[in-house]
Amino acid sequence: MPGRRNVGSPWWHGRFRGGGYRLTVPRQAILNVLSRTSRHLSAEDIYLEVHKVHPHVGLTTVYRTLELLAEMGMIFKFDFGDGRARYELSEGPKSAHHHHLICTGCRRVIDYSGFMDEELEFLKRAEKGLAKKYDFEIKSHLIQFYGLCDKCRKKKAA
Amino acid sequence: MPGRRNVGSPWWHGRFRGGGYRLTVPRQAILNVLSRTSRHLSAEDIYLEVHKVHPHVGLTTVYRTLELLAEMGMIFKFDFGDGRARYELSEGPKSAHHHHLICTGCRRVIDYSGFMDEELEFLKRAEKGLAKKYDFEIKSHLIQFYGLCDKCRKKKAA
DNA sequence: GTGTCTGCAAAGTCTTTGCACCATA
DNA sequence: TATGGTGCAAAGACTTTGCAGACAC
Repeated sequence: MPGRRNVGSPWWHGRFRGGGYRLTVPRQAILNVLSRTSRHLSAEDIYLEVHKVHPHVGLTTVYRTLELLAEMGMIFKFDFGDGRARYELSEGPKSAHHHHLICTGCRRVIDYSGFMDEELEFLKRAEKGLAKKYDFEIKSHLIQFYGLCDKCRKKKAA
Repeated sequence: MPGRRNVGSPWWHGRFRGGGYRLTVPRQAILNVLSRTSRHLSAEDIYLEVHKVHPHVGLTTVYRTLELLAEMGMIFKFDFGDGRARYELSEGPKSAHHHHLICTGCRRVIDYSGFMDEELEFLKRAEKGLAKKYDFEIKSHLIQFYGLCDKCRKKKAA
């Protein structure tokens, strides 16, 4: 039944037990917020959203949880150059593998997920080669493109 | 005469005049530091280095200059996840096109420049497709790999 | 019950801004 | 000399830490 989640027992429950971590109310709330959006939320964005339902949850807990989730590999942390970190769930229905296209003029961020065949081919070779050459175990990668969107290009030309 | 720079008139002199900028002592000093290293320097690293020769140059000027240089496209600004930005000259003899391999265990950063043929092919297609699909003018890209180096992998296993 | 987790407040770090003076072109 | 650049100090913004009380398992 695609599009419908098992509300009583989200897919992430098991992840915590395994690592000796506890699945608390704030952690569930934060994961819920992340799993329901496709935007690029900052820690404060998440805090404000969680705060609507759980006013007692503090910003500190949000930061601590995000750090934990990133360490567990459940979320990715991004830097789009505006001085605050952004977070995205690394898996789940809203999180199909994608990358970011960032406008250096207005800081708009576009998600894209095309060209994945070529990318996969390139990454597979690169990761294999890097692992061997530097004795590294590659866990993930980051690809971002920077440029000017149509509006900023026109603004600049004017 | 490779390896030897024209000290009296570095390659970047002309870049400033064109933009209406002035080539001042602090700016030259900062570019000199960047052009002589292959390390990933933070603003403070650069400040300390410049300070050895020009003790009157302040950290503020370093930040302002780095911002300008990044805007001019002469340097790249990186985030390796340790809370401070790192800077690298985008061109010049020490700056052959490369990417970074980051150990999430010890934060060590390795430069690599292999697999460039596959990469170029992938990037060419991606940039062309993205430009068309989103009406973006792609200026640059960022590729980073994350993983565990041999030492951190052994440490973790122990 | 025990070890983890949380909230609050305070501190820490990197980076930016205001302003008067200085220097390049 | 006119405009852009600089240094210092202070402020700003995001993130982390200390600690006592609370909670999941």
